[in-house]
Amino acid sequence: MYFVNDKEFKCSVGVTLDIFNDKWKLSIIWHLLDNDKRFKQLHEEISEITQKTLTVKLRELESKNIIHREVFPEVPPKVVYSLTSIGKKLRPVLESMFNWGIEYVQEFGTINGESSCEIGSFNKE
Amino acid sequence: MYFVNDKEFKCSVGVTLDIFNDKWKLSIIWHLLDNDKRFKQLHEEISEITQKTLTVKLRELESKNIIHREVFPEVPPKVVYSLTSIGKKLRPVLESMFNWGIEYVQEFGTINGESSCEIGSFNKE
DNA sequence: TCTATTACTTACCTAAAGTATTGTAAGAGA
DNA sequence: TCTCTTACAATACTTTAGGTAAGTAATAGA
Repeated sequence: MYFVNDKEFKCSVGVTLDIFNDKWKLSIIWHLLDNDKRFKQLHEEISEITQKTLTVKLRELESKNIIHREVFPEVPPKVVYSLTSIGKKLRPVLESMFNWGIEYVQEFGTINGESSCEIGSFNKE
Repeated sequence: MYFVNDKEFKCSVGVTLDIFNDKWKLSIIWHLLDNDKRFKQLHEEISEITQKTLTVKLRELESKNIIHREVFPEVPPKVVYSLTSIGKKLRPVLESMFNWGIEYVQEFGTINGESSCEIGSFNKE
């Protein structure tokens, strides 16, 4: 039996699924894998997310120790988000999702030209 | 660029995240990894999900060719759900989530006795 | 003075998910 | 004959996650 913040889990996969039980958190992690990013960069790269939801989700990830938030006291404001050490360990999760996506498209979708992304290659730890 | 059912994706990870963008689908996959299951079994094992939501999510997964639904014309009724070949290929995704969960608990949670689950060992393909 | 910049906050609204209850077929047992 | 069972489907209602749109602070530059 596992306990995380008063919640009880029979299985470690439940711990992970409970954290990433929403629409956006894993996308945010994916975009932080290759580089630390400012709020605006993340918002541009994950263009479909709204500002409000991005703010909420970043705070949730911070409170769960998965990302780190650094504020630079400048004007205009500058806030940089980065993965913590446990956050960086999510790389295999995203990598396997990346690979599965390719297989799924090969069977049920179509590919048109080059894909404009790759598995981030920095911060490998 | 990838296309799946009229949707456009820059990256294969987006394809995966778009399918599993809710609270329950990956849990269902997890419980189907070791064995095919009947509706009632799934409902008992994923006890927090409601009947209605389980029905809806199973239909969504079926329509995306990730699970297969087989109806046996018996009384009382019997319906068995199983992973398709692309569904079975989600194993590495769940395995990496399983492993990450253990690491997360080691850092930010507590472990009490034995965990009552393990990575399913059947149907490996 | 006016506009641009960044990282938010606030108020309101909509859609997805959850709760609760009822209905169905068809055989088994009382 | 009547009730119980399984595996759902269907309906109505409530809750919550996420979306829309506007506002704010503080400074730099035109």
